[in-house]
Amino acid sequence: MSNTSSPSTVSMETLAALCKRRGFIFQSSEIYGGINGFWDYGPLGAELKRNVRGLWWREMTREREDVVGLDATIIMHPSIWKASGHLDTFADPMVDCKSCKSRWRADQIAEEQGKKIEIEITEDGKKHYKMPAGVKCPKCGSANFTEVRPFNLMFATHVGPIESDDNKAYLRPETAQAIFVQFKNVLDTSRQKVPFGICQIGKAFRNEVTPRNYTFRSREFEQMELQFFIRPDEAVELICGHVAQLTPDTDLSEPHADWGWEIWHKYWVEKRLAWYRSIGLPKASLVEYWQAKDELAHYARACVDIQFAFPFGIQELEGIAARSDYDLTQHHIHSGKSQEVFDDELKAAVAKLDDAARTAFADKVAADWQAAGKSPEAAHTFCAKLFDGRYIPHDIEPSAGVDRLVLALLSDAYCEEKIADDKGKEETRVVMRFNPKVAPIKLAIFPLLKNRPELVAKAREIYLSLRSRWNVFYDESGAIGRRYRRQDEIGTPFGVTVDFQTLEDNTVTWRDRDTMKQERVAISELATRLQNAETGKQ
RNA sequence: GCGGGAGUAGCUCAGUGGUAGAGCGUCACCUUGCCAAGGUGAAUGUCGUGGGUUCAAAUCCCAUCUCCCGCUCCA
Repeated sequence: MSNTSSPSTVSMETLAALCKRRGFIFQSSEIYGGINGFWDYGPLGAELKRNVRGLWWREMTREREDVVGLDATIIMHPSIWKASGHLDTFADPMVDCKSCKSRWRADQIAEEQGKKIEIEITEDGKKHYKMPAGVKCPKCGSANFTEVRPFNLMFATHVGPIESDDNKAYLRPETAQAIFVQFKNVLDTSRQKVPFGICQIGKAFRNEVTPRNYTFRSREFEQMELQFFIRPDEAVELICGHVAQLTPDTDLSEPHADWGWEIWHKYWVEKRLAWYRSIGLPKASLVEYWQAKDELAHYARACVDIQFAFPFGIQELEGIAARSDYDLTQHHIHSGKSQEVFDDELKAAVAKLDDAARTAFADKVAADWQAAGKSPEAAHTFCAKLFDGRYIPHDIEPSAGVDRLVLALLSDAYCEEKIADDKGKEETRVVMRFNPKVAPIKLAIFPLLKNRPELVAKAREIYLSLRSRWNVFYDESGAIGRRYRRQDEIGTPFGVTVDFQTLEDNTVTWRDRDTMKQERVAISELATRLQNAETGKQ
């Protein structure tokens, strides 16, 4: 991963200090010395994070007819992790070179040197790895390794009162599998049909070797993800007679029936990028990174990382993977429960073909599959199912880290300005330039002076009239300028001040966080202004 | 987990064996007619934690936890 420095000037230390000082983020269990890789969100952080989740949920399901939500458990049947491959691939055997102190994946360096790592399974089912003789450290050439130790990234626990291997369970290392294993239930109950998606927001856990970069890599984190299920390209071809080709001119604004996985994937990449921009992340700080073929997971056809220029480097916010039918197929096989769907349109399209056309189609698919290194027999089985109107859907997965996005919003928002006061003395103004949509507090309401009961009463009245709809904040302590600055530092986009003129004509001064400009606004107009700020109209 | 650096008030830090400090912030009261004004007062630390050396430890020694940088991994 690149270490390109971000255009942002804020250091992680400065940002973390502000987050703690103002109550965005605290270290978990701090009074007991903290616990590595776990973070708590304070009052403002909790609001910020809720806003992010809310905006995502609204965009991904409420405002779409083809996506529904799910809220699944963190602990699930352990067989799920066997089927998904996490039990095997999440336990990396690691060694350290005692000579040069470098660390390696034992299986990888053994394989590179033409050897195979020895695995011994003990009676209690535990795996013991042994480095074969003759393997040398790729860095210094020494063969002086520590013992091979497995690092399983899944947190394990036991279900029920007795701890034994029979009731071992895991905290989910990703939310995706929960969606796959409920795919059929959702399909049967939601009156959706392919193509459609299931989205979920929830916690996931990884026992990371080294949590790092503030909240960026945590052991407990939250994901927002969509699994969008589509027809296999072969089914699209049978129904539409062709599969649309992705070109630079392809209109991605509305889905079309002739889209194959490639256009659907591109569609979601564009959708997600547009969403990040809509919540205030500038286009320039977002990077669309297309993984090279050799970086892809074995089941993935394509994967795009949406990256953000963090102060510590350009790092991933979201991955959008075309996962083929891999996951549902795994569960189809391991659970013994069919994950196939029946597609009326497909069945109707196939009914119009004669036997010769079907044979020709199946032969073409077999040839394509063979060219891609898959067996032609499997292709014929697949086509026989297709002709019956059945297939296992393919999947496009846009999967984002909530905590990472919150960190991106915080680091993007942070801004220090040099401004001169009326005496010409220069001072620094710290401003969190959150987009109003995500800002923890939308509006601060101040009486100009707190020792004038009539001003206080009016300001309280405005506060009480708005707070059921927006997170607004009332503050009467300190000089007015000081109160403005306090709000700047927590990113409140607007402030209104009740002064003596308010008592005469029901107007207040409306102060903009970014420009510091003030204008006279009727109290009756405040709700409209807040609503416009939230919908992006200004 | 390994190597390097660091932990003192909410924050930034001073304090190198002899009674725990500063600035900012926070809170209260006064003051204040629009951008961190001023005044008075207050709260907040068993100096990361545990042990040891010493008449005496924030300071020296050991262990441990946490944070930062690198290896590894990823949403």
